[in-house]
Amino acid sequence: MSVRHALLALLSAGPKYGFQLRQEFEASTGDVWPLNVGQVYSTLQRLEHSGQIESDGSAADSPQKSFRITSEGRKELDHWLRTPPDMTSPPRDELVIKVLSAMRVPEVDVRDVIQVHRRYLVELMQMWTRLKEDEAEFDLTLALVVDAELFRLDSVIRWLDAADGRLRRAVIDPPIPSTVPLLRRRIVVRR
Amino acid sequence: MSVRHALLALLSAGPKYGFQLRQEFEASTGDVWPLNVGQVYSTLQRLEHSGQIESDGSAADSPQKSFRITSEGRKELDHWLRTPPDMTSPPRDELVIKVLSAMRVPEVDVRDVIQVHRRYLVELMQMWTRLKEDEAEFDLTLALVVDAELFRLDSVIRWLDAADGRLRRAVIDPPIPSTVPLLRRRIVVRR
DNA sequence: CGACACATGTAACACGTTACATGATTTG
DNA sequence: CAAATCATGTAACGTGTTACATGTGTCG
Repeated sequence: MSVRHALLALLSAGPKYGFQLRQEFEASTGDVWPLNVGQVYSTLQRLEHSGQIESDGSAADSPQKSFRITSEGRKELDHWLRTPPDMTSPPRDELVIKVLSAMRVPEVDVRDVIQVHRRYLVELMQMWTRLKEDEAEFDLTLALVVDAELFRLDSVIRWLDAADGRLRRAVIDPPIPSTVPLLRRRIVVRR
Repeated sequence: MSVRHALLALLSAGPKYGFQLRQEFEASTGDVWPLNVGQVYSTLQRLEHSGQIESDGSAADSPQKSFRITSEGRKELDHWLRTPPDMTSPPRDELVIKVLSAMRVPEVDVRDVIQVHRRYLVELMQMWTRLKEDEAEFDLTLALVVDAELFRLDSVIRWLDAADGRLRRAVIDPPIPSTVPLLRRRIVVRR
């Protein structure tokens, strides 16, 4: 969903064409997030189909086919920017699932899994830190993107440490029987 | 990719059938992440097709169709658990894209966007904290999942604050011209 | 009987990825 | 001229979502 709206945002500054949108998207995210051109074109199709952009017919002879944002599109963009998405049921986190899965597979040691991933994450943090020092000095956009990644990686590492602690403390946790009693109590986060 | 492997992990403890896998998946993630049954069946199809599980033919008359993990499947599971995924180009973060987009849309105030989302995130953190106090006391699995979410939300809030600070400091940042010079320097994180 | 939980599946759609095909224009 | 860049698209595949169709079993 983010590419779709990011393209709308770029188009809100004036008509653009596909190739240009890809370039500006990448530039506007500090060249950290590559964007496949193909996806730009298919996303533009979907945006046109839903009436949020329209083809800028003026360029009949030019090689570029540019699009203009509609008032529908502006409305949608404004709503996206001002409204937090529903996050009451958080996205499934691959690493969390991995650790929880590892807990239930006797052949592997969960704490090993945690440590392998922790080492990799620390390495990544060092790389991003280096990049920040080298290149994000005067590039606000890049600085923001790198900040986000550093904060994120840090939180993952801190979670791994907390998980390791919990697992260390719960040395003799009763192995969960596979035929678990199925009285479902669904956890729902209430506002 | 995580559902696929989580199912493999569940099957590594013995043959299971679709409905049961859904139940155990949800139970094994503290009932925080609901899993659509339909996805279980299609994922099982794909797993069977790639030879990582096989149908447990014994149940010809029973209403359940159970599957058994193959040695191929065990190999894949083991690899997944022990190998960190490539994260040198991080996943596109919707909120980061939103803030970067808002910076370029004159009709909206980026700092407003930041504050609206910040408030929502704080509210979410309170909900998860409440849940943790109420229910995660003796449920290790739930505690791990809630921890992960709390660390994550905290890092996002801290990023928003950092971003707000950067934007406050960069009061007179030259507005990026849409016809930006296209000397592409692609940022690649090197190990 | 009727509602609900159990159980399996399919279809349609959105988004993302990689790869391929096809040309025009620019530049060494 | 050849290679790179610009420019537009399509196809195939993987994953995820929601919704629909179909049937059995159980229990009040």
